[in-house]
Amino acid sequence: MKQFLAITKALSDSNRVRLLCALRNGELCVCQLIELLGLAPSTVSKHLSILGQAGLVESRKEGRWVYYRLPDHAASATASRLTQEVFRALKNSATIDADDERLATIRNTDLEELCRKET
Amino acid sequence: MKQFLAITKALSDSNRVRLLCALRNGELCVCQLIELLGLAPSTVSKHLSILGQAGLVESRKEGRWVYYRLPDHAASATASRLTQEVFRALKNSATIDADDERLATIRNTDLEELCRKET
DNA sequence: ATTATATTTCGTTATGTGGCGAAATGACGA
DNA sequence: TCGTCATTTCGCCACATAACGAAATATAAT
Repeated sequence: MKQFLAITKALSDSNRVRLLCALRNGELCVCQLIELLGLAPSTVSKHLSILGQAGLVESRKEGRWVYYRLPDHAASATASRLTQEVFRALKNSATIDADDERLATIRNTDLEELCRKET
Repeated sequence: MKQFLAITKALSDSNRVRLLCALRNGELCVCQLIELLGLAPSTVSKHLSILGQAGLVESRKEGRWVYYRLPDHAASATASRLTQEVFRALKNSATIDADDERLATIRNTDLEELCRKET
């Protein structure tokens, strides 16, 4: 029950849902996710931490950057099933569509350049 | 997105999840749900209202009593799918098992008697 | 070594939410 | 009609949570 609530609580915030959806087409660097949401780095980091606690995302560190992704082989079957339901439910979401558009640009921008822009 | 969040928010509280699970074996009167959770009537009513807003439960009035149930023909496909995931995820939950035990008794108790006991 | 940079952690603040009791609502029974 | 009872609505309080900026951490570059 506790673990299940960690997942539903993680999914009950629009910014976290947007983060999850953003990752459905492959891993992204934190600075790319910051750019997407337009929130303070500390805020985005907290959201990612909550998603991680729930087992909805994983991360790997590469140099200065940290990349987040959906778990490869579902550590939690419940998490992975609910994640799929999120994607299905938001298939026609204007918010997610708009994010996908912006992500196309963000994915094509050099990380060095993207991070500099934030400052 | 807004409707989706209404559902995940509704599912992010343990008492509401317990209510939802309690209804998976058939409709129940509010006073039976109050007895199950052991919370104030106003609190339980609020929880049921939140579940209702999310489309996770429906209600019907019969005399003095109000009965809640899972929606018959899923008004919201997302709601009904997520509800099934809740049941699946909590198949081995100690909390829900205990509730089921208590519900067996509660369902066998006369409503008049049950309501009187609360006072 | 020192500086710069990406991310996280911490402390603070404003808002949201769960809980209760009291009052309002609506339906039954005398 | 009047009172009783089940449920809901309202107002309040305690606590959780999302947001930020500042400080801490860790890595790369000079």
